[in-house]
Amino acid sequence: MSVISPPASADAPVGPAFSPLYQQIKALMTKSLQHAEWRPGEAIPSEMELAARFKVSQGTVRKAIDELAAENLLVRRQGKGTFVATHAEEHVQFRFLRLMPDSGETGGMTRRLIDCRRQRAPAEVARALHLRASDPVIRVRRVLSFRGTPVVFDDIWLPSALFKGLTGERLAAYRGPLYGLFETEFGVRMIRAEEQIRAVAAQAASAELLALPLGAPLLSVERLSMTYGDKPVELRRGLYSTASHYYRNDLS
Amino acid sequence: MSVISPPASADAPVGPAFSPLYQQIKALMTKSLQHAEWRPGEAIPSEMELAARFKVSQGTVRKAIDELAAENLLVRRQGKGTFVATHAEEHVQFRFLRLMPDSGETGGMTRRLIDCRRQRAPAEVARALHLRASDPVIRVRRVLSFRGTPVVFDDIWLPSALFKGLTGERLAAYRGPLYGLFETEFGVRMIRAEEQIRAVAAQAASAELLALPLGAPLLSVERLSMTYGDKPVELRRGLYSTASHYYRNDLS
DNA sequence: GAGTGGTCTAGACCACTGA
DNA sequence: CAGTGGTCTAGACCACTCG
Repeated sequence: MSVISPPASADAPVGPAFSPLYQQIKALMTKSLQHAEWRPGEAIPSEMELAARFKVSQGTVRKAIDELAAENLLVRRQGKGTFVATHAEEHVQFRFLRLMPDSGETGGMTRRLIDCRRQRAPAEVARALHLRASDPVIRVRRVLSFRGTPVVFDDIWLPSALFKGLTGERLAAYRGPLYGLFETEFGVRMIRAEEQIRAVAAQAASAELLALPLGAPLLSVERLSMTYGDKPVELRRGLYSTASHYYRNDLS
Repeated sequence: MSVISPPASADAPVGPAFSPLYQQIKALMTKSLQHAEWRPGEAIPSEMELAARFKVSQGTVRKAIDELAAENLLVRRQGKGTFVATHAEEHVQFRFLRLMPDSGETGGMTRRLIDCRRQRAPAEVARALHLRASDPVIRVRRVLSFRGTPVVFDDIWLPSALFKGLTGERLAAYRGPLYGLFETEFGVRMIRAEEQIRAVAAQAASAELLALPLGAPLLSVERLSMTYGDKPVELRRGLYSTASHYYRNDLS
């Protein structure tokens, strides 16, 4: 493969208009992921095969895979192959939910579904999810408990168009991380997310669900999750009780 | 250079005992950084020079530099060279202080020093900083304001041994990020940090300093900062008012 | 042992910077 | 223009996994 030349447009000769080969390979591979040619959990072709397919050296394919692995889209396993990352296995609760118990003891998180209903998107939700105002959305509310004491109250908004057939029954029945269900049942894979964190006082509803006094300080975590192409596909507002847990963040 | 063989110890033959060449180069380069052979802001030797020094190919040096750059210890600039990262320049307020105004308008952060005193480390502080209980520490308190309204109340603990001669006057006089001063005046460079975030209610002192009512919800951000070798060198407890700001975090 | 990813080399050429 | 980092190649060999 040779580097694609910049478009021979006559009157717009500007722009960077140079992208290294491995970036082009990376883009092609991203498409294969996006179009589900390679599915979560499966192995992608070996580096040699890909090099042959793209008519490129192994080193160039490697560099493309390196970046995709750094973005958590692929996982390399020496001696076995390169695999499409999946939320279905990774019992790593702490990639997206960064709440840690003070005690350090992990595990023991249980879920309780409050409700799951269809409604029209409020203006703010529509804007965040790039929908038209009052487009149909699914709203899920639930409580996460750690060893019996409620810790998180989640209020989740999903575009109905992407999650057709999602019901409270299916949510209640599913074991494992929510993003695993989205991935296996609806083909929607969460790639990255942005969170905005604030401190707020518990209102009547949240205080009751979290078994806290009115006005107790809570962490408000607003998360916008994106799939391929930075397309927003979930808006979530979590209220975290930090009486015996903390939100952990590593700066580097 | 050849790969260092595992130690020929007779009775302890175990362990992974294999580290690729570029990792060994990386370790050597880290020492050069740590021992200030290469100083913040300066250029390190070119890849070719380093390859010659270490008797290794350019590609191997590159891979070592790649990792150091990914860890924000080095900064590559095509056509110019590779430079030691520095806090003194980077007016990137948002690598460590991840507070964003709702309005999106950046800049305009002003500092007010409350006090700077020497005292003995409380047990909790000593533990976090790997000091002996009641070792001498410097305690700095300050308020950050955005366009006139106070937003952050910081309570900072530093080991006296590392920051000899740090006074309120020098703090008040210094322009630029605190970590820039630590780096240029004391040779202590912050590499990474861990934060524990909680929601708390404003107490008398913090309420007054942040001009908020008693009991107002605040973000409590406890940060432990590390220098080379993951050695903790700063413990900081910040109280953030999130009335018109939010703590931003990217998950990926 | 065959197949995978991981390391290392040597050399060519390209893109960018600054004198 | 010379010097820097950035890309790409072709080939050799190593470490790991699994049948």
